[in-house]
Order: sequence, then structure tokens, then C-alpha cells
Amino acid sequence: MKSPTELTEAFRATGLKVTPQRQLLFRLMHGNTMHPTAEALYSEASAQMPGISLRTVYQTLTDLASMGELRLIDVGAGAVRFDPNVDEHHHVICQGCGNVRDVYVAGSQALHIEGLDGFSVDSTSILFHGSCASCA
Amino acid sequence: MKSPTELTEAFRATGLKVTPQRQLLFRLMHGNTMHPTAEALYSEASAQMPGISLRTVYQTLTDLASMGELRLIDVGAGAVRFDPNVDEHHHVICQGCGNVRDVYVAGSQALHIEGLDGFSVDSTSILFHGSCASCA
DNA sequence: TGCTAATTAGCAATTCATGCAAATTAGCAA
DNA sequence: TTGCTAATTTGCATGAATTGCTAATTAGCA
Repeated sequence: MKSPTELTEAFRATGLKVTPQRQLLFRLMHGNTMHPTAEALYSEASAQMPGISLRTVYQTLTDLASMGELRLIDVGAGAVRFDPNVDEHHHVICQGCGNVRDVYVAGSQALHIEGLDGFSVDSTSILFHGSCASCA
Repeated sequence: MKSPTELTEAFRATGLKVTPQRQLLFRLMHGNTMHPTAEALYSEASAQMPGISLRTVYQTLTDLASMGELRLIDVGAGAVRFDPNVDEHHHVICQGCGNVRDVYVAGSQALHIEGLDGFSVDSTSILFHGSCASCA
């Protein structure tokens, strides 16, 4: 994800407005490695801006996602999570604490797939389930 | 997933009852490669047994899943899908029609992961997104 | 045939997310 | 600086998927 300053420019350039709510969310997501859900981010945002609505959080996150600044990740645990890391990477999830971490997988492009005739693959998501050091 | 007959034995052996509803669902899921959602299976089941409840479908599916006879797969499209194929395999999903197919991935065990200190991996799910032959 | 624990059905409740409309406001132009 | 207007924010209603709960039913055994 771009920096808050760059996002501000990018938004204005597209005719989108840069509100205090959006600026706050830019800052909260930039460099964030927690893979927060909308609700989690809403809590953090509310601490700094009481009265901000959950609806706005959802709105801004999906806007950022459709601009390609965020990736949506679904670890099958109810709520979708948001990841400002848009590099080619994958995720590990700890069954214990539910924490999600980014991982870089060597050779994932070279996976050889059997059994698809005529199917063309656009993207691949790999999810590793297991236990983190503290939960093991 | 075991055959309906084998499941009947397995259920009785565990003290679980084999009701007509369960037998129907055993039959509908056995060898099913459609990756149906609970709702989809409920439709099929209702055709053969009017009055069966969606609640029972969910119940039986999650029972089978916790017995290891079914795998739950979440392709991030709202509803969870159920897969009677419990072999080591992965999935492709067509963004066009939403159909899900099983794929066997050569070398998926050998994926080299960077960046996890102390994390132990129990299982891996790979999801390929793309377009099937008819949707391309 | 009868007993009893397991199961079913159906409705309420919950969670996550989106639709909608009125009030507000950012950003531009004068 | 002021005013205009379209974009945005809110908050509430709505929707989809799933689980909780409980009374009525039933499978499986003695």
C-alpha cells in the first residue's frame, strides 16, 4: 500500500476526497502487519476518532482494495481481513491464537497442476494452517 | 468419504443413529464432485425428501466433517462448501461461473516457506483463481 | 413392545457485510 | 473568503450464512 501522503495525492487525482476519516485509516493501515478485520480497525480508529462509523471503515477499506492498495484475505474465520502488503506472498494462520502472518513461498509459481483442461489461472492463494511458537 | 453403507456402520458403531435424513445425505454426498454449499444440498435433498430441514443438513454435514469424512472448503464466496474428497488435494475456482474443481498439485509438499520462526504447519490449502474453459 | 437417548424441525439469534437516504463536508471556482 | 456541488459520512435497515435452543419425534436396543 502506498504511504498516506501518496494515497492523498492518488485520491485527489481520481476526484476522490481526502477526509479526516480516510487519512486516519490510511495511517492505521500503512505498514500494518496485523491483518486486521474491519471491526478490529474500527476499534483502533474509534480510539483516535470517536464517532467514526463502522460503515465508513468498510467503505474506505473496500475502496482501497478496489484501487489495488489492499488485499482482502479470507482465512475462513468469519470476517475478512485486510492486508496492505500487495506483494506476491501468502499466509500462515495459527489455529491457537488466530494470528495471521505473511510468508513468502519459494517456488509457488512453479506449482504443477494436474487435472485442469482449459482452465487458466490468474492468481494463487496459499494458506498454511498450524501453530505459532507461543501456541505450540 | 466412505460409502453410505460404511458410514451407516461407522455411525452405529459410535452410538449415532442412522436416520432416513442422514442416509439421504450420505447418498447425495458420496462421490459428489460439485462442492455443494449447504443450501445447494438442501435443495437436492428437499426434492427427494420434502420437509427435511436446512438445519439437519448443516448438522449432518458438520458431523461428517468432524468425523473426517468431509472437508470444508471456503473459497471466499459467502457460503462454505463441502467436499467428500479427503485426499491431499487443492481447488481451482472459476471467477466466471463460480464452479470449484479438485486439483492435484505436484510438489505442494515441497514448498519452501520463508519467514516463520517456530511456526509448525499442519496443513496447507491452495486455491487457484481463474477462468474455466467455457467462461474464458 | 417399550424405553431412552439421539435426532429433527423450526424458529430465534448472531455475525459479517451491504443498501439506502438524509445530513455533512472537501475541494474547486469566483 | 465565500459559496456551490458532488462526494462522503452516518446510522439504521436489510440480507446472507450459520448456529443456538427446545419441544416433538424416532432409531436402536432390551
